[in-house]
Amino acid sequence: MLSHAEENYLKAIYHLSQADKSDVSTNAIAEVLQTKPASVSDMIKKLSDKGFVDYQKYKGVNVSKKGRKEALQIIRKHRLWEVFLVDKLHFRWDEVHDIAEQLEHIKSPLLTQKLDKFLGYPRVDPHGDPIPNELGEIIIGNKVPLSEVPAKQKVLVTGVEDSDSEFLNHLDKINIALGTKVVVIEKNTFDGSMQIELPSQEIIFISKQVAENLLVTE
Amino acid sequence: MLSHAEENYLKAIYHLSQADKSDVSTNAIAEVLQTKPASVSDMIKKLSDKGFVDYQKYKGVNVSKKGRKEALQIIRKHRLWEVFLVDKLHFRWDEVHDIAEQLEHIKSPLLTQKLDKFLGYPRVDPHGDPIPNELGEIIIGNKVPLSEVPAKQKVLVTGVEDSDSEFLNHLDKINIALGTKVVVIEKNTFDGSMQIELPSQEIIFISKQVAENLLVTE
DNA sequence: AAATATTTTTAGATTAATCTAAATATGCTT
DNA sequence: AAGCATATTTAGATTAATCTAAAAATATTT
Repeated sequence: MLSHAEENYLKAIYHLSQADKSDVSTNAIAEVLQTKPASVSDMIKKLSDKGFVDYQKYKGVNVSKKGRKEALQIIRKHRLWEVFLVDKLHFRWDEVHDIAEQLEHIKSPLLTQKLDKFLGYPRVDPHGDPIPNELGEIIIGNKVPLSEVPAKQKVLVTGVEDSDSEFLNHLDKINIALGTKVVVIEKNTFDGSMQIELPSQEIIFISKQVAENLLVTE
Repeated sequence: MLSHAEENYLKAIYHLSQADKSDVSTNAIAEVLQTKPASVSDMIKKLSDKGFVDYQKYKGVNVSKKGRKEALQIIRKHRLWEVFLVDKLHFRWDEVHDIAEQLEHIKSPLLTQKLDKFLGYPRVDPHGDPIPNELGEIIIGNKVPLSEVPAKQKVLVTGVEDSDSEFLNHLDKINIALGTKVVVIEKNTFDGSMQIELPSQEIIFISKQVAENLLVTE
């Protein structure tokens, strides 16, 4: 069984490897965990001995198959608890991270399972990030045009229908990129335009044309 | 801020002092925490230095005013989480202790407050034990005859109306004493008799006469 | 009250997680 | 490719929580 510290390192390594799409450096881990590179070296060695990460001295580290599964369980718990905090206890979505950091370490598979059920098997957390399933799989939902998304829903921008540069420039100008999470605030049926909220909290208007060309997930 | 280990010691000392109504011995603490007396001595010294317990070598230990307040906050969280696990996640009351032992260490006063509200400000946990309030006070509910308690409610036997020995003998025979927690299963309106469940899970019948003479709390 | 038994504390060691400082490896620059 | 800068690892120390074994205090028994 992993200690809290080991779990935190594993999660950090997983997240960094997702972001960089490559092996993770000691300094990067030290940075996100607010600790010293020397401590990171020690811990990596331990996680490597236990088979949770693949590691060669000076060459960086990454999660092993076993480590990824473990990391995704922790992330699953983190995101389920975030849903609980926001949906049931009415925290704001920007208040829940630190509490979920604590709750994610609670060890009881049955608890996780029952919590998932209680919450209605949510597929994304309040930040729009997907919740891995019990097997550690992240099911990426189908891409649909933003224009088909009902009001109040939070979605992740995952593609464009029509990728000509004029459209991409426009997205850039209004601060939307792949990976941006937006919330549909209002749909205007008469002209197909929408109001959406950006991660910056800013609410912007977008035309029917834009809404039909933006593909979003969940 | 107290570590998990310190919190567990403090809680154990509080519980033992409640049970014995006297100073708590090193061995007794070691027993309940499944640890060695030497470790207990070390920890007591630390808690004493921090002002959470009153301690004199070889003379036993007890929680200080500050320590009691802290212990009651931990107990409050433990019991609130037990209510959550049973009422919302549908755990059985005998399954929740180990999970609540983990959850009780989550640090966020706001979380505790919102959880309390979400659960409808329960006054007892699923075992019938009272939940301390935010100030660390245990409000003991009024004593009412068992006959007035609605079905499904779990109550604590805290007194008798009529204390003649024949009645007390009868209670003894049916395994009810002060401090016994019972659940009202069914009330029979036509003769005022009831079915109640004992901590042993056994369900027994009691007459109107018994139900009117048994005082219970919450 | 002296001897014995029990409880408690102390002394010294161990493990996990961290640190600082020093050594070593890698990478970048010219 | 040699030298310099940066990144990483190692060595040795520290703190928290635990342990075993021994010493000291308290309690019990005869």
